Amino acid sequence: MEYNFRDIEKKWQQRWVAAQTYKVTEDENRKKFYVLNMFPYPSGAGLHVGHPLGYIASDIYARYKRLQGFNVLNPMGYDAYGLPAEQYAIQTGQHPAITTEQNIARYREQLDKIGFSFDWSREVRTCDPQYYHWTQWAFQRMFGSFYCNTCHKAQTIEKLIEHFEKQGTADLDVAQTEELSFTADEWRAKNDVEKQQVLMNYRLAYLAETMVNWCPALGTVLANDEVVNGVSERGGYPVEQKRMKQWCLRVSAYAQRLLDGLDTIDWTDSLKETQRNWIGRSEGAEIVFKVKDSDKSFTIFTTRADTMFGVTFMVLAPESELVQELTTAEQRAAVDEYLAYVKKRTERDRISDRKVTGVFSGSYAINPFTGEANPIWISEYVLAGYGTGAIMAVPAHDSRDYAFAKHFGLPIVPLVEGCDISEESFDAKEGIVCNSPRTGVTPYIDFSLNGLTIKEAIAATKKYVREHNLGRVKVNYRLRDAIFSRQRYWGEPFPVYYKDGMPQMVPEECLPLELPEVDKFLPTETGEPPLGNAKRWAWDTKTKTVVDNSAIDNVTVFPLELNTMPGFAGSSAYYLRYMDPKNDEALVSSKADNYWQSVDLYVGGSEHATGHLIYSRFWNKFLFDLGVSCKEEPFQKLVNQGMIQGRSNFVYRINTEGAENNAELKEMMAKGPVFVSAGLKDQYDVTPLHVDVNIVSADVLDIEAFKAWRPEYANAQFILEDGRYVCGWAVEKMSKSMFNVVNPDMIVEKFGADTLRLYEMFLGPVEQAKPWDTNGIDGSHRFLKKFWNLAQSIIAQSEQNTPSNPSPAELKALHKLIKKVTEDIEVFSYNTSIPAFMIATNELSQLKCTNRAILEPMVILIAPFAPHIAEELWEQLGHTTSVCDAQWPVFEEKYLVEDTVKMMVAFNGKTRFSIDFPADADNATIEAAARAHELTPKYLEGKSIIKVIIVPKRMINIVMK
RNA sequence: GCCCAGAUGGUGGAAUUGGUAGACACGAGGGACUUAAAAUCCCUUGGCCAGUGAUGGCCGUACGGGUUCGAUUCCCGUUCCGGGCACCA
Repeated sequence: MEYNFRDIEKKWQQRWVAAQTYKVTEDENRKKFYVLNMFPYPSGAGLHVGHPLGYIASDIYARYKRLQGFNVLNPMGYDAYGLPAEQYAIQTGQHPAITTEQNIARYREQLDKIGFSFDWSREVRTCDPQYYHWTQWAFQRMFGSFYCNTCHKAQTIEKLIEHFEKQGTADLDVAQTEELSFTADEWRAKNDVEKQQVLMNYRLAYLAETMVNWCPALGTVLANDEVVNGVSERGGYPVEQKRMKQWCLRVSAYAQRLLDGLDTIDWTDSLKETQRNWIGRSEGAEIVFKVKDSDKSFTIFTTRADTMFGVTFMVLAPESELVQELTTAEQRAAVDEYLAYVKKRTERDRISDRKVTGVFSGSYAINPFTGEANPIWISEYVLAGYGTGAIMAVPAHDSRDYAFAKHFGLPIVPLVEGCDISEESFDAKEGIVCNSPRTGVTPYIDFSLNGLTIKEAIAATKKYVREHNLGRVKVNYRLRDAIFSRQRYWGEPFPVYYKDGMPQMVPEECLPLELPEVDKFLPTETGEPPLGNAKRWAWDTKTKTVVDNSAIDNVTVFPLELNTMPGFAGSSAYYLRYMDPKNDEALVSSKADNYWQSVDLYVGGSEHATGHLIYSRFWNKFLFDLGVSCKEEPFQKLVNQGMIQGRSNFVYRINTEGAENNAELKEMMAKGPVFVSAGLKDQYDVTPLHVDVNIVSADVLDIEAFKAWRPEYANAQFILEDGRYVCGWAVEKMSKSMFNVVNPDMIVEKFGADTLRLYEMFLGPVEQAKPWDTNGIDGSHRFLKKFWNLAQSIIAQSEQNTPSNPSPAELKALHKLIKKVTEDIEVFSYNTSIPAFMIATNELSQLKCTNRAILEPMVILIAPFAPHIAEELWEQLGHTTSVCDAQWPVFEEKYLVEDTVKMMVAFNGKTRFSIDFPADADNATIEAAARAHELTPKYLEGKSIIKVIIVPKRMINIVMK
C-alpha cells in the first residue's frame, strides 16, 4: 500500500473532530498537565511556516504527556484586539470586528490542516464580550485595591479608608504615587471628591497626570515596552513626552515579588536576566541635604553611600519641583532659558546626542558628612522619574558626573587609593577608600571610611546614616507603572463613567460593558479618542444601562470613559480563562483553577519578555492576592521558540553601463535584461535582485517560471553555468518584500502535515533562530515513506506467519529509540529524536523485521510527531481506539546492555589505543589484557603503561617496566 | 559601558555532559535499475600528506594559554556574532 498522506490526513482530521478526541474535562482522578502557546494576533497575512513552529513543539509535548497518562489541557485562542485591524478600518471603513472574524477563520483553517491536538471547545477571543467581561472585572478590582508593603499583598481599598479614619497616614507603609501626610481628623474633614483624589494616590489601577510616551502618528500613548530607541515599536514613528491624564497600573508595587518569583520558575537564564534588567532593582540610601542659608532640604538617592566625602556638587532633574524652589533670583533668567531648551528636546534627541548641558541654580547644599556647601546644578542627565529626581555628584567615581564636572570646571576628589582619574572616572566598586575624610581637613563629624574596602564603606555609611537620622536605606526599581489608556477604538472599553470629574465604576453586575458602535474610527475633531464618535456612550445610573449621549445631565446620566485598554490587557489572564472559558459567574471557578493550577509549559517568542510576560505575571500575582488564582506564578516552564527566518534567493542582472565593450553581451541585452548565474557573477557588473523562492528549487532557478513571474522578465536572457541558472541566497527576515515567504498550506498540500511537523522540528533546536530551507523537506518526507513501508511489510508478513518473539537486535533498536525519544522530549530537543527514528527504521528494515511487537510501540512513539500516520497504522494494527489513548512504551535497560566495554590504554600521558572487553570483566582480566597489549612492540618502544581507563567510569593504575 | 547567551564541514546541526568529533539530513559527486524520466536503492563527501591498493600518518570544534592519561565539553585571557538594559545615580 502506498503512503497516501492526503487521504490519511483528511480522514483523521475529520475523525478527531467527530469523536472530540481532544476535548478535555477536569478529572480529579487523573494528573493534569497544562500546555499553552502564546495565542496569536490574527493578522491579515495568514500563517507562514514560522508561526506553527512553537505550536508543533508544544503539541508534541502535549501528546507525549497524554500518552503518559496525563489529562492534558492544550487550548488555543486569539488575541483579537490590535492596531492593524483598526488601521485597516480607518482606511476602508470596514469594521474591525469583521476583518478580525475573517482573519480568524483563515487562521483556523490553516491550523486545522497541521493536525494539532487543541481543545477548540475552550477557544477564547479577547474581543468577545464574554471574555473581556473579566478583563474589565479585573481592572475594577485593581481600582478597588491598594498594595500593602507590610503584608506584601494587595488589599481592598476599604482597609485603607479604615486606616485613614483611625490614624490618617501615620504608620502607613503602602505603595503610592507620592508620599502624603495627613491626620485622621484632616481625612474626615475632606469632602467626597477630595477623598477620591487622595485614594487615587494608592489604588492599583489609578488615574494620574503623568509624563507619557505620546506617539502623534498613531494618535495614542504607548507603554515603555512599546517604545524602542525613542520610536514606536509598531511602525517606528517618533514618540514624544507629553503630560496627560491616563489610567495606570501600579506594577511597580509588585517589583520585588516579580523579581523574587523569577527564582521559582523554570525559564531560560537570558529571559530571566532580561526581566531582572527591566525591573532594575538597586539598593542604596536616601540621604537628606539641607540647603544653605535656608530651612529647606531635599533628599537624594545613591547606591554609592561610600562616596559622601567626594561630593563636589548636586544636580536636579529639570522637571523636578525643587528647581523652582531652589533657583535664586540672580539665576532665574538662566534657569528659565535652560528649562525652555530642555522642553524642546524629544526622547529621541536625548538618546541620539548626549552633550553635557546644565545650569547653576544659585543655591548650595550642605553635605552632612563634610559640612561643605556644594553648588546645586540643574541638568537633563538627571531623570525626574527615578529615585528622587536629585543626585549628589561624585565626579571621581561616576562617569556622568565626571563629564559634567570637566565641562563646567567643577572640582574632582578621588576617594580610592591609587586610582587614576586624570582621563576618566573610576567607576569600579573595588579598592580601598581614602580621603574620607581628607587628611589635613578637620573632620566635620566623627566618622571615617579610610582603609575600608568599598563594600565595607557602603555598609558602614548606610549604618551611620540610619543611626544619625540623616536619611534611610532604600531600594529603588527601574520598573515603572504601566500606562493603561489607549486613544483607540479597537480595544476593551473601560467600565468607567465620570461624575464631578472623578471616575466611577460601572456596577460589577452590569459587566461586560460592550464596545459601542462608531461611524468613524479616527479621533474626533476636538481630539478626543475614537469612542468620542459614539452616539450612544453614556451611563444611566438609574436604569444601569448604556444610553444615548443626549441624555447626559450629570445628575443621573454621565459620560463614559473614551479611552480603551491596551493590547496587553486581554492577554494578561487568558490562561486562567481557558480553564473555565464558559463561566459567566467568575473569571475562573476555584474548582477549575485548583485542578489546572498554572501553566506547566508555556511556549512563545522572547519578544514578549518585557511586555506580556511581565504584565501577566503582575496580573496573576494580583489575582493570587485576591484568591482567584491559586498559583503565584502563572507559567512554570517557559520555552522561547526561535524565529524562523526566510532564505531569500537572488538573481544577478548585468548592468548595462559595464557592457559597452562586450559585443556578445550587447547583443543579448538588445533582446531583454541579462541575468548571470551566481558562480559567474564576479566577472560582470551586476545588481542582485530578490526572486520569489517558490520558483527556485535547490538554488536552481526555474527559468520558464521566472519569465512568467513578471512581464518585464518575459524576454530575459541568461548566462548559465553547467546548463543551469544558480541563484545566490541570504538569510533574512521572512517577509513579503523579500519574496521569501513560505506558506504552510503549500507544504501540507505537497508533502502532508506530518512531513511539515517533522521537518519543522528537524530544522534545529526549537529555541534557536534558524532559516527555513525548503530544500531539505524531502528528507523528512522520505523518512515517513520508509517508515510507512516498513510498517506495511511488518503488518503484511505478520498476518501470514505465526507471531514470534522479537530478536535481541530488534529489541535493541526499539529500546534505543524509546530511550532517546523519551529523553529528548523531556528536554524539548526534538531535532535529535527524529534522526533516532530514521536510524531505527533503517536498522529494522535491514533486520527484515516482521514483528508487530516492535512496530506497535514505534507507532506510539511517533504519534506525537506525526499523528496522522500513527493513527492510520494504529488502526491497521487492529486497534479501535485512537492512538492518543495508548500507553507510552517503557524503556528497559536490559535490552541495551552492551556485551563489551571499551578500555582505553594510556602510555606516559597519551592515550594510545582501546580494546573491547566483556562487560563483566574484572580488573585482573583487564590488567592481563593490558599487559598482553604491551607486548605489541608498536605501542611499546620502551615506554610503560601508567593507566588503564575503562569507559565510562572505571580506572585502574598499572605500573610496569 | 554593564549584563546574558553563543562560535563545530559547502549547509542545518549531532556528540551518552570529560572518553575514538562531525550522528542524521540537505547539498555535491559517482553508480545500479529504466528506452527515458520520475521514484527507489547503493557508494564517496572536514583538510593535508604517503600508497596501485586495502590502508596508514599528520592537522582539525573562533584564537591563545591552563587542568587532565584524555578537553567541542572544565578554568583563565582574547576576538567575533546575537540578545537585553542603558545618562537608572
